Amino acid sequence: MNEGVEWALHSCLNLTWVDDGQAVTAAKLAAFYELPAAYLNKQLQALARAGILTSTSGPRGGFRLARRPEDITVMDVVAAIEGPEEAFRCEEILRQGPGGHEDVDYRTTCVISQSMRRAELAWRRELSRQTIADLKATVESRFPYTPDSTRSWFANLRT
Amino acid sequence: MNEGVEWALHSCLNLTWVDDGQAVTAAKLAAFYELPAAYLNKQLQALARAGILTSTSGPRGGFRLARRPEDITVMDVVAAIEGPEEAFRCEEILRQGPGGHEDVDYRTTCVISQSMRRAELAWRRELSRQTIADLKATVESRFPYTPDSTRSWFANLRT
DNA sequence: GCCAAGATACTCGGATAAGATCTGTCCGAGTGCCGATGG
DNA sequence: CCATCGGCACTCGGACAGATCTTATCCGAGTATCTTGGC
Repeated sequence: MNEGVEWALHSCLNLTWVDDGQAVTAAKLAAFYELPAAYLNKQLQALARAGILTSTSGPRGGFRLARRPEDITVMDVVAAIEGPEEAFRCEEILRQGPGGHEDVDYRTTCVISQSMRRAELAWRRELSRQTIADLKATVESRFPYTPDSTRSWFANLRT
Repeated sequence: MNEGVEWALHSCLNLTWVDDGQAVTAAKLAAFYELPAAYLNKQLQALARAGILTSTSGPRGGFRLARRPEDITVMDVVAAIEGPEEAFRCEEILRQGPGGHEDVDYRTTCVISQSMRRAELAWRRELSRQTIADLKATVESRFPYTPDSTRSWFANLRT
């Protein structure tokens, strides 16, 4: 799984703590965790394409959340970075085997494909259950100072 | 996810249908689905290292199941091919952030890491629930002729 | 003092390399089988 | 006829390339801001 998933999730969470309507540049989001700025920018572009963030060019530009945190699931972010296709992609090798038919959809009939798909659905369901707002609430209950310290860090950025 | 996972699962299933004590060569298992023999061999080696198969060199050699199908879970096969480490590997970028501590294990405290881990556990649990014997039973109930036709295919291999 | 036009600095966005992993291939080491050979 | 020994064909196992994806970097297009000049 892409490293960018972790970066994207943390960046989305950080974006929930900046002042509303305030865009944050990829450079600032990257500096927060000392990440390569240009590469993080690439990941944020993917989030923008997926409709999770909105991007603004020019001075005072940057990224901000496109929807409310309650409406962004962890699955949305993962899918935006990793792509929509499943991790296990059934190549339907049964078709090449003896007795394989050309017109059968082995993605649905093959027992192995079904088993893998069932597991992946459980994974997706678990990721869809949690929203960015849930993560935010959990962090705030455990570390109450985080919102203020994060906001102020992005407000007066050092270096 | 590796293509080899699909190959390995199908091969394990096929091995449940050959006569007991009969070793099957990688070449035969590959020919069944028209797969590249040498590469499938590589995957089967991984299964052997994981203790799922036993391998025998020389004439009349090949691979056979090391344990009963009831004792081989789908997760075992996936882990043997993909490796034991998790798909989402938390790099603990919180440590690089402001307020990050050197001696904190963010793999367990970070909310994002927890969320991803929970989803992955659901995936693993689902894969561990199913054994090769379960797959075998399902196939046999849906396609009763499969065991015989598969066994005979491996017995008198054409081409 | 106010407005407008131009220059400017800033930011995203995509095009472009470097590295790592997956996919595929090849040949050598080891092993059991088969036949020849001698008793 | 039987046992033994040597050659041999077969199979796995790991070493060796090619392809694809991930990671990282750089520069150009567009834009809001600021400056400067004119009225």
